[in-house]
Amino acid sequence: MRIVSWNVNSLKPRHDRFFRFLDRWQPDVVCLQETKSLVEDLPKEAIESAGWHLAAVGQKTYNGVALVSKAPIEVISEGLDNFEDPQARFILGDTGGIRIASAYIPNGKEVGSDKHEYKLKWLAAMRNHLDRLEDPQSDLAILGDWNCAPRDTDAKNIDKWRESVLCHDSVREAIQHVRDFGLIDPHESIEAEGGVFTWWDYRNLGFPKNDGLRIDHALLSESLNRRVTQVQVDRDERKAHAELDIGKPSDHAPLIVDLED
DNA sequence: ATGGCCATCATGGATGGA
Repeated sequence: MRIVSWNVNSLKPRHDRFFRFLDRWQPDVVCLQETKSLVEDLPKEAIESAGWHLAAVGQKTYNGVALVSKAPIEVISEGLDNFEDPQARFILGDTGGIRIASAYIPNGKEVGSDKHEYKLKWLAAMRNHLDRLEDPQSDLAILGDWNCAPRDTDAKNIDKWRESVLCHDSVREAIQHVRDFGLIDPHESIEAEGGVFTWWDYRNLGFPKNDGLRIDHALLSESLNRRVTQVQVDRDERKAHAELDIGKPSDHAPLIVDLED
């Protein structure tokens, strides 16, 4: 089983790349973030014609998450339990025999800002949601853009980011609290030394210099983590590929996790 | 060898992203 997390930075300008990705990788489930689209404006028919199902929450301009799966999807939660949130950042469903979420954790902008506070509250609400409604002994996966580089080696230039809201201790602790529910990041053992990134700034030659961060993670319950055979980052998808006429890349590359069936 | 912001809403330029 192949599951994917990809922040597309709006699906509309990524349309051709997204369908090319489905064709190239044949994923069982793709968790999309930042679709920046109302659900009714997503290319549902094209996704279904290609052989996948779609479940999504959305809004105009900002946020928006989706599950795209080879198997039918039963939606379990749209948003976090007991947390009033006008922003479309979480969808959880059952598909292909596992329970899987696509999550877009708030960026937080600046340490000490209102958005930083919202980020911490959002992560606390995710832990509450899991405590109330989910079972760490089940086959559970939460994939997404966590807007956090958990280890210093998850940034090319940690000195540049150490005090940022992506590396701040408060955020790392909030992420750890979610993990302490019983979720494991297989990428951290497979790439134990770090230096593997999923996001590169559009500015200042971020990608050519590999000046990146690892902020997209697949967190798995223990039973799913035991089945992991491979974790990959599709860096090719971050390239411009001007000759292919498929549009510009997202600033995030897809994260691909393979599980034994 | 990947290349010097991008997407949105709107039509100029602000806002958010990370």
